Amino acid sequence: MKNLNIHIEISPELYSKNPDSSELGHKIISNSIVLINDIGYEAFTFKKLGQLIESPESSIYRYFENKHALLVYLTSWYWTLIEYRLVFATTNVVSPEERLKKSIAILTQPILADNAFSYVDEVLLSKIIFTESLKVYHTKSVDVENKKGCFKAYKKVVQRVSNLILEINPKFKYPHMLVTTLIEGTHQQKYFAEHLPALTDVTKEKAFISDFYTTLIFKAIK
Amino acid sequence: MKNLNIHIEISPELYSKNPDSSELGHKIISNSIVLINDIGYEAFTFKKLGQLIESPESSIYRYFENKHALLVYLTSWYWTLIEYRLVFATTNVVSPEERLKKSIAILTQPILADNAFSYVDEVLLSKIIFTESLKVYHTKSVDVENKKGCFKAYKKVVQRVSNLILEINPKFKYPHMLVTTLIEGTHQQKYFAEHLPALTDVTKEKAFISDFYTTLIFKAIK
DNA sequence: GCAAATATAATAGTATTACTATCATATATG
DNA sequence: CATATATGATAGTAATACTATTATATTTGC
Repeated sequence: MKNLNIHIEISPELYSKNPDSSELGHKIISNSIVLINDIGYEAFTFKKLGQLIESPESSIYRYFENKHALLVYLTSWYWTLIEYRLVFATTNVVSPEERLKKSIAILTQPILADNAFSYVDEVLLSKIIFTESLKVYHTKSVDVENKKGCFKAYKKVVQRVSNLILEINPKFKYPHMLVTTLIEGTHQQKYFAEHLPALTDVTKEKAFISDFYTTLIFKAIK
Repeated sequence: MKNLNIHIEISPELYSKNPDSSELGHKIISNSIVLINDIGYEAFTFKKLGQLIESPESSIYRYFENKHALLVYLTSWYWTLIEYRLVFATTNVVSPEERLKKSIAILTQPILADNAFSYVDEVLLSKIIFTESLKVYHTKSVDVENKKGCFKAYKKVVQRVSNLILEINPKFKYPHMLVTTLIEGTHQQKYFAEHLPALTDVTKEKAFISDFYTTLIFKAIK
């Protein structure tokens, strides 16, 4: 995976003007990732981003209708990347249990090293997804956006891991629920560990969330 | 529980002026529940609430600093109610497995009938919690609010069910994670079933979320 | 029964957000 | 070199999330 420099393409419904088609577009994407990480999605505005990249906010609006559309774009980018990682980590692995284990690892651990060939900082992007991704589909406009295909990349990842589960136990009835419980639960628990430790079981070892969900899933599909 | 008409008291840190101390306060609480259900938390404003109850928004600000403080109050009210329900459902039940089962049922099913003795519509409130509760602690101010005790009621519920799990299996390492995975997962899956069915496993039976998590938890603690 | 305290109403005002619109200028393309 | 396209500079608007002020009720304490 590293240094492979894959190119991620995002479907045209997710932007007004393709940010991957100009330098300003690249600046918008890379700096928005930095800024959202810095001040959080709520405080993030196109005005502040414009000041950071020294362009008027009106220019940013040419690429994205609003900051929510930008977050949807970033999320889609992330899940497309995760799918590449899943494919890469599981090809040529014979045992489906082993493939599931590796997939769970990818879904439960934030990205730690950037491939450094793209204008997208994958480490920072992964952090954003862990803390902000809930806000992508918790809006009044979910249904409209869902029809537009905004969540396709996420759905594909869920489907892929669900298929893996069914390969191990074809009779298991709730593969999708199990996978989304894993993904969303991981994000949630990481947040709790940082802010509301009484709601989780924090230990010194960092991998405890990953461990918890790996065990949970294998017990569930048995 | 029904017709018991318990009185729920909320700690003074959660409001500027106690809404349970005046008629206007009661109107603010009951109508905010209706309005948030109608238009969603994002679109909800004190101005609109003021128009609904025919009072100026400045009067509402005397009770709550902002709409987030109001949501925190409502959430705290809900979890205090849930704790009463948990206690009520499990007293005099000898088997800890049976008590856990009943507790899971309470946590995974929305409230269906109001006790009708309070100015709080519990059915509507339960709906709000299922769809909006994430927004209560996903803010920049979590840490401050956590110190103020805004999430005490939720934590108490989690602790109570965690203790039940430890009663069944004292060696289980992640009781809190399991309980919050259950609670938050339930809310999430219900949302997915309504808006993003590809992320869940929808069937005709309504109880499938409750079934899924009940089985999951008992398998996990074995 | 009346003064004092308190609660609410009525109104106005401010900074920020989330945009939209217009026009000028720079750059690329054919 | 003319034209198209992208960006910059600037202005403006409606809504949101408040704060402040003053007036008018209502309660309460004596």
